[in-house]
Formats: sequence, structure tokens, C-alpha cells
Amino acid sequence: MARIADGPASEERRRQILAAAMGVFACKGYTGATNKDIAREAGVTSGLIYHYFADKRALFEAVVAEFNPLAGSVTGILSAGDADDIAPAVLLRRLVITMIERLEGVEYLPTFRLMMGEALRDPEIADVLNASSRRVVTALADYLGRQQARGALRPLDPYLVAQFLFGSLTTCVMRRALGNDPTLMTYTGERIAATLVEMALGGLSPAPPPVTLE
Amino acid sequence: MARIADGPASEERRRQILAAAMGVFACKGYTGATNKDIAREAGVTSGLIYHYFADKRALFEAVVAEFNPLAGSVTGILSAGDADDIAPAVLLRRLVITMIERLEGVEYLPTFRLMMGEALRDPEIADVLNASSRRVVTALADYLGRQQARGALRPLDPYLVAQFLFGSLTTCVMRRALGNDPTLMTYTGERIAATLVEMALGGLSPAPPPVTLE
Amino acid sequence: MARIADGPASEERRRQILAAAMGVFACKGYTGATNKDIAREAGVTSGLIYHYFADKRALFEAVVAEFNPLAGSVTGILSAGDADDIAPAVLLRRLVITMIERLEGVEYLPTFRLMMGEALRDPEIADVLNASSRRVVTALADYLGRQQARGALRPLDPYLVAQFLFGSLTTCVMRRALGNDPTLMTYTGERIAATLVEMALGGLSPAPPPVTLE
Amino acid sequence: MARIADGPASEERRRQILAAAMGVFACKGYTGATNKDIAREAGVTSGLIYHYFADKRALFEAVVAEFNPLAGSVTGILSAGDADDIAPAVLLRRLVITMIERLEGVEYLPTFRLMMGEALRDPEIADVLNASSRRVVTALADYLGRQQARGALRPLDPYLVAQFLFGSLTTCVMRRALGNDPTLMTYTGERIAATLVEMALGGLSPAPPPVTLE
DNA sequence: GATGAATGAGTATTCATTCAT
DNA sequence: CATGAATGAATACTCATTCAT
Repeated sequence: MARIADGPASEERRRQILAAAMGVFACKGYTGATNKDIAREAGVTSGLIYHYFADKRALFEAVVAEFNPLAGSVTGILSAGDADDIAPAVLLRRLVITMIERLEGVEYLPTFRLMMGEALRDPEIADVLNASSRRVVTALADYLGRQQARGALRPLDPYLVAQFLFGSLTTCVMRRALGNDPTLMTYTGERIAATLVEMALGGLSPAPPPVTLE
Repeated sequence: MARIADGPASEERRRQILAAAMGVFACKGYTGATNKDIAREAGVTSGLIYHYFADKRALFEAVVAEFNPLAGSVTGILSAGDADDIAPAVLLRRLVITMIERLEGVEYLPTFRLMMGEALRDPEIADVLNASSRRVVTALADYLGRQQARGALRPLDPYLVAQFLFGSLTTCVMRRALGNDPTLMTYTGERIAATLVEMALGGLSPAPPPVTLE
Repeated sequence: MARIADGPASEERRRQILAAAMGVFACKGYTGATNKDIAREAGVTSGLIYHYFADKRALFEAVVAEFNPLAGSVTGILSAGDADDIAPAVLLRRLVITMIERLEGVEYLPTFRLMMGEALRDPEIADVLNASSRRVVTALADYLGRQQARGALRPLDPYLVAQFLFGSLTTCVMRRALGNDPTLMTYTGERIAATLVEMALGGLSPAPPPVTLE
Repeated sequence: MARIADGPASEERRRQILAAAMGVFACKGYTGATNKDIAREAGVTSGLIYHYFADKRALFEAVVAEFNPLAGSVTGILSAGDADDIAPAVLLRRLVITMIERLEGVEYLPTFRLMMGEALRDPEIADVLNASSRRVVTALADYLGRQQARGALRPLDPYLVAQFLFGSLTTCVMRRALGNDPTLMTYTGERIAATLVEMALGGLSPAPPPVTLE
């Protein structure tokens, strides 16, 4: 038998498989997911996968490429027309809250986790994920640089600072996601954002004593 | 035939296998490593592994339990008798540099990577790794709390701040380890440490203008 | 969509596929050649093959039936009007050289090899190839028989002798084609022909001593 | 479960698999034979094959290496102490009959056929088979050379002549094996041998007319 | 304790063939 | 005629695990 009857157009079929693959990979991991699982989930036969993707790896890479939770929102905030005119304290807070929401969103977290895991063992996946991180870090660094130029921030290396902010967040989210740090689970996203921004902007050092005029 | 001659004592044999396993797991990952690989590396036969470990997973968990790169050094610095009397700027810098050195050391990086990867898919591994992270974060938080108490630091939530510092570093190290961010590769460990400490202590906001007495 | 424009007539299309199949089969062998390969080579889709041939095997058999490198030339030489009047030494040499040239021609060798290989495992293919060999052997045997009748050759069983000549050559060519006998590679086709004809006609035994009249 | 109970020694097990493989390969060809077939025939599980052989190819090559029907007998006849003192007519006939018997022996023919088939598509197999042929051709050529030296044969290129004799026979046998040439099937091995030797020694040309003294 | 032969379930991948369009 | 999406059966190979010796 050829096709069931009234199959969807080719491109749609591809996306069907892709979506199923994303789900199964996220649940079972790359190695754990079998082609049969994915085919069943997509409602096709396992052979058909090879009509659209060269092999399991290629399918996975297509899933990775498809996935970019931060791209739109984060860079969107930073490249909005008026971004530079908003006070860093306000904009950074908005940014951090957005990132936490995205990363901890139920639709992204499992996939994010999956990809981190694969990136750690496959350089090609690492490249894709890294490129994604890099876009975010770079966009943030550019913003920081512009604010430094106008004197709104101290001139610390913007790329490193952006990397620190990004890292603070993602590690925090990952450790929450792994769900094993009871202390970390007690905080709300808002609270995390507030503290991070305050630390980042004001530093940990005590404010200089108020100047008292004699 | 049984053993070749007079093998080492039981406990020593166990450690032999453990050491071989750590190496092979680090190189090939958990799934990629076969029991035969490990046995060959350890100079024993694959059957013997089951004499000392229930199964492959148990062997891996024993490897994970064995491993703790930060524990000694980091908590050592923080719990040294005079730690609280050293200026935070000095002590934090020392701490950060130590962490970078440990994490990026050739003997830890592959294993660290391996465990991160496994933790992302196996909660039990995540627990072990998390406990390890937690010890570091908590030790740091305690230190920060004590410094705040004596007025040497601003009273921001010490646990979150500790988590941010830890996350800034580990993410930074991981992205360097994956070796795909050219920008990040241009920095030395010293430079990263200096910037992180300066940001953390002084914040990004410009210093208030020096008070000029009329 | 159906065809791109106005394809060639049906018969021509069939030959297109046949020609492509011959090339692909020769390169990759019967099992190694996929229908997709053949379709691509022919510039059609794999489905269309089944419009012209029942299945892969039928396609292959059509290729085999098409192929007959010796038929024309060899039987041509033997059945030429004046063949019987030419001295066997001359005619045989001409024949042998022609056969070597044909068999070793770049356009036949790979296909010849392919068919030999298939014939060895499929009796149906063997039949086709055998019929082809048989035509050559029989034509040669007939010629030998006629020469014997007129006293130009000794009365050895013509069919067996024809078979020996044919076998000497084909094995020799095959072993050269497989390219692994360095000694055999040093001979030219001419040399091989000369030696074969000389052996066949004069035999290996030393000539009887010249008759000396006292 | 481990082994059934009282398995044979390791080397014996290897030969068990080898023997089963030879049978199955001979029946079904290389591609047609599945590992499961072979395992079943050998009375082991398919996994065990990989304990003894790297893969299917390696198993096949081991079968090929094992197999050498002509080696012992043919070279034995030619290198016997008194071989050079026996009249060529006698020795060649003995040789040819032996070869036919071996090649057409029910235990060799299917395997021989199999290997010819594989050699035609795999150069590595061709090498092995060719080396085997070469040993026979060379041994024969050496013998012919020695007979020429002592004046018992005409000085035709011995290697080519040996190749012709070898080729005459193998092609003849193959065509008989393929079983499709009714004419060829009517001859006995003896008859074939007699004709080949007579042609080879005496040639096809008519004997010079008996010398009639005045 | 130690060996390594033996197991067998499990998986990615291929490809001839079909058929709705 | 022609397409190419869809099928699904078939197969080589892997490897954690067991256990008789």
C-alpha cells in the first residue's frame, strides 16, 4: 500500500515528524528515543523518516535547529527602538524576567535540557546551541556597550559581563529544573530577577557612607 | 583458568576498575563506554565487573560519587581560620581563580562534562552532582552572610548571590570547554576572575560622583 | 504533476531505462544497484521503472538479453563467405585477437564481469549467458569440423576443442580483468593470441626430427 | 543464561561456525545468507558469531581462506620426486583428470561457484582466489619449463600455456556446473581429459605425411 | 576470585514495491 | 504516462548480563 489516503502535503509531513521527534527526544533523550517511537508518535512508519531525514542524527539536528527559545524575545527586547533610552535597571529586569519565563516554560525546559545534554557530548550539537547562546550574549553585550558609552554604566568588559548575567541565569534555571535544590526552589522568578539585577547594577559592596556635610 | 597469578587485594581491585571506568566514561560518555572497554582498560575481564558492581549504572554512580573537584579547594579557602578577616575583594578573587583552575584542569574537565551530561538525563546522577554544587554554593553563601553581618557587604540574599557567582563561572567554563566561542577563548582565567569580582563587588552602575566639598 | 513536458515515445523511454540500468548494474552489481540509482541515472523516477518492467529482476534480465559482445564479430568472421578457404592459422589468430579485443574493451568488461557473477548464482541468468557462449562455441566447432573434413585439421572432437579455445581465452581475460596476476599483465593481446594459436595448431610436442634421407 | 552446558572447546566452536557458514554461503550466496541462517545451522546464536569473527565479511573471508580444492592434489602431482621423469602425455593426463575430479566433486563445486561469484565483485576475494589459481598455474608452468629444458616439449611460453590449460578446464567445468550446455554434459571427465591432452601435445594440425622412402 | 564463552533482546537503516494523484 | 510519498519486512550488528568452569 502506498499512503493511507489523504496525506498532508510533503512539507507538512516533515514538520509532523519533526514535532513528534522533538517530543520523544525531550522525553527519552537522544539515545533513548527509538525511531519507532518517533514514527508511532508522528503516525507514520519508521521507513518514512528516512524519506525526509538522512538518519537519526540529521533528524535530531533538525530538531535542534528548529528550537530557539530565547532568540525572539530577548533580542527583541534589546533591539527595540527605544531600548537604549530605558534605564538599565528597568530594561535588565524586564530582560531577566523574560528569560526566566522562557527557559522555565513547560514547552522549552525539557528540550533545553535535552540539548544541553547532547551538546556536552557532541560538538556539532554544541555548535548549534552555542551559536544560539552567542546571539543572546552578543546582543546583551552590545546593549551594555552602548550604555557604557553614554555613561549609564561603568566600563567593564561588556562581553564578559553579558556572559556572567547569562550564565547566572541559565545555571540557576538548570539547577531548578533538575529540581534538587530545595533552597533554590523557594524563590520566585521575580525575586531571582530582582536580586540579580540589583547585584549586577549596585554591586555587593556597601554604599559609601552618605556624605555628611559638617 | 582462574586468575593469572596472585591478583591484588579485593579493595584494590575495585579501585582499579573504578579508575579505568572514570577514564573510559570521560572519553566516551556513559552510553558510549562498553563494559568491555572498561574491563580492558582495567586489565580485567568484563565478567569481573559484576563481582564488584551490581551493573553498569552502579559502576557509573560509584564513579560520580568519587568525583568532587571543587569540594576540597573551594570550601577549604572559605573555611580557613582567617577567611573572614580577608577583604572580600581579595578572597573572592582567590576563590574564583581557584575554581577556574580546577574546573578547567585537564583531569577534571572531561569528567565534569560527562557528569553534567548525565545529570541532565538521570535524576539520580543529578542528585549527586547537585549535592556537590550545593556544598559549594552554601559554603559561599555562608561566607557572604558573615561578611554582610559585619557590614563588609551589602545585604543581598546570600544564597542567590552565591548561586549567581557559581553559575557565572560554570557556564563560562562550560562554554569555553565546548570551545566554540572564539570571543570567550581570548580571555585568560585571571581576566575573567578580575572582571567577575569587580562586577560583583562594585556593580555596573557608575560610581556616584565624588563628593566635592565646596 | 505528471511529466515535465513531452517525454520521448514509449519505446525510447524503455531504452533509456535499460541503458541506465546497464551502467549502474555494471558499476555496482545487481544487489548493489538500487532502483533509485537507476532511475536517477535514467532521469526518471523510480516508480516509472515498474511501468516498463515487472520488477528489478526482469529489468536485469532485459539488460542481459541486450548484451552480446562476441556474437556479431566472432560469428561474423566464421561465417564469412571465404572463411573456409583461409588457412586455419590465419583465421584462428584473427578470431582470437578479435575476441580479446572485444572482451577487454572498456565497454564490455564491466558488464561481462557482472553477468558472469550473476550467472554463478542465478540459473536463469546462466541460461542467457550460456546461450550466448554456446553460439560462439558452436560456430567455432562447426568451422573446425569443416576444416577437419577437408583434411586441414586433425580429427579431434571439434566441440571440445572449441570449448577449450573459448575457455582458455575467457579465463585468461577474466584473470587479467581482476587485475591481480602481475605475470599475466605483462603480455599483450597479440602475444597471447600468437601463443594460443601456435599451441593449438602445433601442439606442445617437439616436431618430429626432420626426415633425413640417407 | 550462559552456555548450554557442555560446550566444545573454543577452537572447535570456531570451526563449527566456519563449517556452517561454508554450507550456507554455498547454498544461498554471500548476500543471500543471513547471519541467522548460519547461526541456526551451526547450532549457536547469531551473537556468538561476532565473538569469533569481526563481521559477516570476515567470516566469509575465513571461509574462503579455508578452501583450496586444487592446492594439495595438483601441486602434489607436479612436485612429486619422479614427476619430471614421467612422460608429459601421462602426467598431464593424470593432472587434468585430478583437476576435473576435484573441481566437479560435490563438496567443492558449490563453494567454488560461490567464490568465483564473489571474486567477480570483491577484489579482496579475487585476490585470495587468484593467489590460489596462481599457485596452480605457476606449478604447472614450472613443470612445462623443465620439460622444455630437457627437450621433451616445444619452447612455447610456459606461463601462458599453463594458463590456457587451466582456463580450458575451469571454464569447461563451470559451464558444466551451470548445467545448461547439453552438448558439454555428454562428455565424461576422462574424455575431456584425453582430448585436452591430445590437443595440447599434438596440436590440431595434421601430422606431416609419413615419410615414404623412395 | 576470575574467566570468557554464550545469550538474546534491541535498533538503525535499506529498499523493492505500491498506488493515489 | 509519470510522480514520489509511503510502506514494512528484512538484516547486520551491539552489548549488558549470566554462569559453568
